[in-house]
Amino acid sequence: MDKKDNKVDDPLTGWSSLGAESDNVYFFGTSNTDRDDTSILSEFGWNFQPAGDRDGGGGFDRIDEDLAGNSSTTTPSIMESTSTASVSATELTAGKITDEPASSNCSDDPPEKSTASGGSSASRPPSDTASKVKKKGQKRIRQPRFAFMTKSEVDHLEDGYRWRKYGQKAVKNSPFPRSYYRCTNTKCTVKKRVERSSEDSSIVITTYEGQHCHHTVGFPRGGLISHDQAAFTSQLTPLAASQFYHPLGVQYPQELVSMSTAAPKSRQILPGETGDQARRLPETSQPGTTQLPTDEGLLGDIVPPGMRSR
DNA sequence: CGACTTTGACCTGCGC
DNA sequence: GCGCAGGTCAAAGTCG
Repeated sequence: MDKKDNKVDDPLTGWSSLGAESDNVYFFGTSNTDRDDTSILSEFGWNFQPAGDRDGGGGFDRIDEDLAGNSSTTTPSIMESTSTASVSATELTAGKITDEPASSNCSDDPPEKSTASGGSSASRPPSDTASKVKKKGQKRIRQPRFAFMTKSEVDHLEDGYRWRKYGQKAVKNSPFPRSYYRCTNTKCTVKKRVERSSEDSSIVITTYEGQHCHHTVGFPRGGLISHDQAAFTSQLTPLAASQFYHPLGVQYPQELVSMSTAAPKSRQILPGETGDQARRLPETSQPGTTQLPTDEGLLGDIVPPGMRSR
């Protein structure tokens, strides 16, 4: 179906398409010279500042170099993957972030409860139906979203937060299903989608919607974070930093392929796939498995600024 | 028993 | 209006 493949940028959702046919792909550049990266990241409450803006040097470039050097054996593959993945165009546009305030999602009245598009109304209380009618005509308000691609063998990556899977759907034109997760914090409405690239199964596309209004839960399994550590990582380039965590508080030691304020919108359905049944594909879900084959001892103490406490 | 995953069903949005 | 695809719900099942 090409209905949404050509969708470029939803003015309401701020959602850009990463469809293979779309050139309007807004990924964070992997170059630390791309100043717009910081603009976008700052929109999510993340501050990547050039070395010169920070006291002490340390800097942006140097850290980047160091990290690049540490992962020199894998970095080249990252770039190759970037070019071969669906992200052929890596234009960076700060303005592609949704207009919705990137404020806390914490609320006693989570938006998705009243504006949820899905669900079987037949099995819902009348009040829910009533609210749905009330909401009719209103566009669904989307939370700020942030997508990035990571090279990883595991689908669900450890990010310090606890997630509850609430759905899974087969993705059009992709052999891999898309999983939907919601933060287990009752007042946190952050969601994330996890799927694998149909073009490169080693690439995991993770999309976050909203921002956490709470701290990580025992991340990294009880670890604390110091301001120095946060400051350190906050100086990393998007690429380098992403090897630890992403702007919304996600830790990703895996190789980051690219980051974006958008995520795949739709894809071609596979031959023989129709309806909900076809959209569901068997997946090797890993219940409760969010562990990463990485050195958590090193990465574990890093938490994004503003999300640390404990 | 609580937390979490699985999965069928259903709703909404969008393009035609 | 129709059909498709994305997204979500919630009952049932699983696990520790």
